[in-house]
Amino acid sequence: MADRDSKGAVRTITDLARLAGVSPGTVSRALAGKSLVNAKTREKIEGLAREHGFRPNQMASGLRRQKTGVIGVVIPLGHDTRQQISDTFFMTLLGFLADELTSEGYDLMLRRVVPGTDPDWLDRFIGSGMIDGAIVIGQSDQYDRIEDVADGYGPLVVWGNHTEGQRHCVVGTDNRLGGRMAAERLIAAGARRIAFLGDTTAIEFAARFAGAQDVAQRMGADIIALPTHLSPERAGEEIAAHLAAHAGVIDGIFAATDTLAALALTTLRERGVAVPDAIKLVGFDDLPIARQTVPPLTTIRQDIAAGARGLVDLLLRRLAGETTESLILPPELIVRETA
Amino acid sequence: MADRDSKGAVRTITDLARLAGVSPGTVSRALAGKSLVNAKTREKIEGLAREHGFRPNQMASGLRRQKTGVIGVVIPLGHDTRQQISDTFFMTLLGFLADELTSEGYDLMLRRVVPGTDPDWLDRFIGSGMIDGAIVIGQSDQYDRIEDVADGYGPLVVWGNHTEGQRHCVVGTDNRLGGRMAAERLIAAGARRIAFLGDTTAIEFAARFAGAQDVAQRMGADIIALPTHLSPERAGEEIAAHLAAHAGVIDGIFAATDTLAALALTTLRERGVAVPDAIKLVGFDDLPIARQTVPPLTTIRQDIAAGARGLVDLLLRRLAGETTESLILPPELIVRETA
DNA sequence: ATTCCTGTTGCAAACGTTTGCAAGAACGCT
DNA sequence: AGCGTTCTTGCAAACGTTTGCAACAGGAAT
Repeated sequence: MADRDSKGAVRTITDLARLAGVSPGTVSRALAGKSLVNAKTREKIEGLAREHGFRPNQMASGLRRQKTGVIGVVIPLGHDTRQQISDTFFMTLLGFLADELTSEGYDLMLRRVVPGTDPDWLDRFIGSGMIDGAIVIGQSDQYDRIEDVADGYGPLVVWGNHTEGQRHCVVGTDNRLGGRMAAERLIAAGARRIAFLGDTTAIEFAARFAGAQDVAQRMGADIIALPTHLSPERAGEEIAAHLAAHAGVIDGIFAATDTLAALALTTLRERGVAVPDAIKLVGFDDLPIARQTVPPLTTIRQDIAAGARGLVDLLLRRLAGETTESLILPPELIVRETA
Repeated sequence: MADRDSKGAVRTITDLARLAGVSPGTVSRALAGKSLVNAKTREKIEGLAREHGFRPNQMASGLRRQKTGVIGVVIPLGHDTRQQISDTFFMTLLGFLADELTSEGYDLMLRRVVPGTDPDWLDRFIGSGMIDGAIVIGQSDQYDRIEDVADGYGPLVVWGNHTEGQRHCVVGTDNRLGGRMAAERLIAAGARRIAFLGDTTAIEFAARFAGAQDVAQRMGADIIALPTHLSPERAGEEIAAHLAAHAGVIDGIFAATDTLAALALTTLRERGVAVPDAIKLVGFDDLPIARQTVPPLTTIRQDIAAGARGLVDLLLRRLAGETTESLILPPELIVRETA
């Protein structure tokens, strides 16, 4: 139907106007569904448009209207360059974001940046003129830079951790509370010497650790942080080394992520350590994998779908000129069999 | 540094030109690194640009140059509307694609479409003028439509299955061969009555099943297809039902996906069926989860990173005007402990 | 001094839409 | 017939870049 072959391909609104015997302006109005165009002309134009498979050029439209209908989504790869972008959690969030944005009529432009090599990443993206607003997935170690930019640019929402008095609008789980819940569970299950697996230079993880510390201190338990990268390749070895080094002394593990928890679980099995009998284990996220490990993971659930909805909702409101508060989602303890 | 505050914000190339005391054209040439501009003028312009945090508007540039620097990535959600976009395999592929495209200087525009409700999805995306080329992730049940479009549009590459005489350029694993390898392994391990778990209306899965059939027939084993959706929620029940219905008669399972295999594994455990003693199991993909199940999955590996590289490489060549052949990647049998 | 380069610059016309403004048409009213 | 409405439409100026063409300057060669 869309005649790619016939002599005069209809590429522009002007072509279509000539065909319909009207002016480009009228075609534009007809296609945009404005009320100021006669019903019959509109029908004719729409018919021709359909017949020739015509689609208005979004670049031109964007330029003229000074809005693009595109939302930028950035994943800053702060510490763990290689991993993050295929991290299950972020990817799932991205999937939900795509759904939400699509159903609001926006397109999604995905950009992966390495802040180390490009300190200007956020300004560059925002200033490109290609996007109406931006969502940053994960603060990584770029908290300060985001703060800087947020002052001068409205339509920006960030997934991550909320800190007292911060200026950028964030959506995220209450990580500190989540950390508390994890530690409480571990201690209730009998653990007294707890290890935290994760990279505490990432602000979200630091908050989870801090929460666990709160509780440990209050309940008279020990807790130490064992720095662990996120990417399975590196994490595997690191966890093995940690567990070997602390064999026998640890009786509880709080993993910053279900992925790490699952890794710890297999490592423990290899070492012949019984979970939860010898060591209790709690993860974080409640990814699908949490249900599939043996035994299934006790974990702290983040509501990813709600997070995506919140991000998009807040961004749209900011796009409309509102000023919005951050949105902190409650974590939820999911008790399965590892603690 | 980027003076958002000072009276005259520098938003356009014309602003910058006025500041530098030259014409907009010269600024454009300077910033584009063309050779026809005097070294001193260039320096001055670049300095001012940096100082004011100026970035040329990509919409305008795109409109004028008739190219956008953006590659569209579409995921058609054919059968299993809800799932696919958070499917681990696709998401991982997407991650690698983002990496590859970024390092080639392209941006990535992600679009999720439901072909059922929008039969025009591919034309619409391509015709939008927003993208220089498109990558389709997964043929889903849209094979014919893709074929139609591919005739008239060059810069299009698809991830999926290759069929004899097809007209669109595809990158993908040799699914049929993968299916053969899986069946061979199952039969070598002693299985004779094999069940295939997956949705054979999806062309990739159909090919995997066909490969397995080839081998089963040749080696005198039985194989039946048990239709199973991809999304864990639905698949869980379906698998449970399948296994209950065929209890005792099946001694081998070929799962179309590691996710399904993992699900089958937990279901089998719940039913008290020993793997691999009573039932052999082979998955497909070699996702991270394959390593983490108990026992770890024997599976057919797809090289996702190579796939992404291939997709981008071919697309770039087509963008440059070459005509390219499809790229079929070899699957690899990874023997672990389930078969 | 004239001519012919070469290297830099400015001018202005695109790219394909959208939209304020004004003009025209059609109609009803007095 | 004249006037005022209400709908439709066309005109042309934007939006911010890029780029072919022409112009100009400063030398070098004659």
